[in-house]
Amino acid sequence: MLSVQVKPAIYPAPAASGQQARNPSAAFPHYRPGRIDHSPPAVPVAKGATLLDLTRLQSIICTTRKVKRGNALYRTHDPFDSIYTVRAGCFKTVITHRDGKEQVTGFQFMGEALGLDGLCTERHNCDAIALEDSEVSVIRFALLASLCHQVSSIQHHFYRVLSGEIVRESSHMMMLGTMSAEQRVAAFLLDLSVRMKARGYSPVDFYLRMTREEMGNYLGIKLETVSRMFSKLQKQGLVDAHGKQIRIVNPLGLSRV
Amino acid sequence: MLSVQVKPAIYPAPAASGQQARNPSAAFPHYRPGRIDHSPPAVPVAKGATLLDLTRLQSIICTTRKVKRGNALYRTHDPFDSIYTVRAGCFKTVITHRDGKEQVTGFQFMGEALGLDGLCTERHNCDAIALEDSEVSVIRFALLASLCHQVSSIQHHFYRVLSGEIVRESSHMMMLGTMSAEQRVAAFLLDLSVRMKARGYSPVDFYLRMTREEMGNYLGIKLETVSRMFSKLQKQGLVDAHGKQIRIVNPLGLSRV
DNA sequence: CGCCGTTTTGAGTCTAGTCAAAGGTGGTGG
DNA sequence: CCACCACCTTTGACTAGACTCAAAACGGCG
Repeated sequence: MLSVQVKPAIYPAPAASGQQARNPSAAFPHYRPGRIDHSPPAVPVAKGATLLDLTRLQSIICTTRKVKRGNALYRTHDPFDSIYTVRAGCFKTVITHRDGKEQVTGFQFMGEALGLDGLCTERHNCDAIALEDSEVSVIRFALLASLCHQVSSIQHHFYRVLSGEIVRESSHMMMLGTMSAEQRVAAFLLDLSVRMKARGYSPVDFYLRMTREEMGNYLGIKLETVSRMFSKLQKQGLVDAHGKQIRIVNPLGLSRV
Repeated sequence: MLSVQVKPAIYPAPAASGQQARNPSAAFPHYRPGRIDHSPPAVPVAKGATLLDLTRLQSIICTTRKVKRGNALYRTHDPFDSIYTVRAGCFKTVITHRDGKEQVTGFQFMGEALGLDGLCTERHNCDAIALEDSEVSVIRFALLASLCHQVSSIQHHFYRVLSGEIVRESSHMMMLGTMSAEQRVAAFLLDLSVRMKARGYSPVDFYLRMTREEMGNYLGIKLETVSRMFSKLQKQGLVDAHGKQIRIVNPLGLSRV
C-alpha cells in the first residue's frame, strides 16, 4: 500500500513548551477506524493510489492556514467549502445547544480530519478551536470531489474517512452511555496513547493539550471529577500525572479499570 | 427539487398491533440533518436528479429483505457489502464492548439508512436488530458506488447522508454528555415526534416500538429511571403515556424541560 | 385463564455534582 | 530576571440525582 511516513519512529520528548515538531508530509486525513486499530505510524493515503494520484492530491491541498491558540478554524453556521487536516498542533470540536450548553465532540491531532460535519447542510455544524498554535491543510471540497470522481481509490478512501468518523463517534457514545467516571478517564488516556503511538510519539508519555474542563466536557463529567479520577488512578499506580504531563505506568491495568 | 412522496399527509392511527402501513416508494435513505430539521413528509432523492437517475436508482435496490422481530439484519464483524434503507418496521443499532456492555446507538424508522458504519473497515461495526417484523431495501455498495460515479447528484446526496449521520451522532453525544435524565427523555420524545411528522404520522400521538430498557440504554440511563421520568412528565401534564402509547400534550413545555 | 416479559413504584445507597478555598502554573510586562 | 496576574488544578464537605434491589401491577399471547 502506498503511504506517506508521518514521523520517524523515534520518540522526541514532548516539548512542554507547547510547540510540536511539524511534519509537512501529512497529506491526507488519517483513517483511524475506532479505538481498536493499532495502525503503524504511517498515513495510508489511498489503497492502490498511484504516484500520479498523489501528485494530484498534493495539488488540491497546496494551501495551508495557521490558527492561533484559542481561535476558531471555523464556527457553527459558517458556510462549508473546505475540509481540513491538521498539520501541526491540535484542535477541539464543540457543539453548542441553544440553551448555551456545550459538548466537546472530539480532539483532533496531526493527520486527522476536520470539517466533515459541514457536508450535510453546506454549513459547519460545530466550532473547531485550536488548543495551541496550529496549522491545517485546506482541501477545497469541490476540488476533492472532482478528484474523487477521477480516481476511484481516493473516492473509496474518502468514503472510509467519513465512515470512520461515524464509527469513532459510536465508540464515544458508548463511553458516554455506559462508563463510570474512572473508566472514562482511563479509556480517554488509552485512546490518546494509541493515537500518540500512531504518530510516532511515545504511547506512555505525553503532554495533554486540553484543560481538565475540556476533557471533562468531552467525557461527560465535571472538571473536578476528572481531577479526582487522575488522583485515584495515580494512587493505584496506573498513571503518573503532573498537571498536563502524563505518564502511563501500567497500560494493561488501565485498560482493566 | 425532485422528490418522492413518502406518505399522504393524513395521520393513520398507529396500529397498536405492530404492523405499519408499507410504502413501496421510499427509494433512498432520507436525509435528516440533526434534530433541527422539520422537513416535509417527502424524501429528497437527490438534488437535481433526473428521471433517468431515478430509474437507475430503482434498478440497484430491486432486492428487499424481510427481518423478523428480534432478528438481526447484520451483526458486528459481518462482512460489509450492502447498505440498507428501512421500508417498513423499525430497527435499533447496538454496539457491544468487549466486557459485554451494550450501547444502543440509534433507532431507525422508515426511510432511514442502515449499515453506513461498515464502509470503514469492510465489516459491520454494530448489530442491527429489528424491533418488529420489518423490511429493508438492500443496496449493494459496489453498485451504489458506481452509480455515484456516474451521477454526481447522487454522489453528493450520498456524501450528505454520510455527513448527516455524523451530525446526528454529535447531537446524540450532546444529549449523553450534558442532559439530565428528564431532559433526555423529553428530547427523545421530541426527536421521535419530528421523525413521525416527517413520515406523515401524527407528531403528537405515536406508539413506541422499543422497551424502556432499550430507550434507557440509548439515553444512557436505567430503565427504572426512564419509567420515573415518564411518570414525572405525565404529572407535569406534558405527555400522556400508557405503556408504549405516547401522546405529547404540550410540545412547547416538553422542549423547555 | 394463566404465564412471562415489561413497567411502575418504593426505599436505601452511592456516584458524581456543587460550592468553596487553597495551591500551582504559565505568560506578561516591568 | 522576577513578580504579578489570570487561569488552571486539586482537595474537601455537602448535596442531589441516578442506580440498585425488590416487589407489585400490568398487558399481551398462547
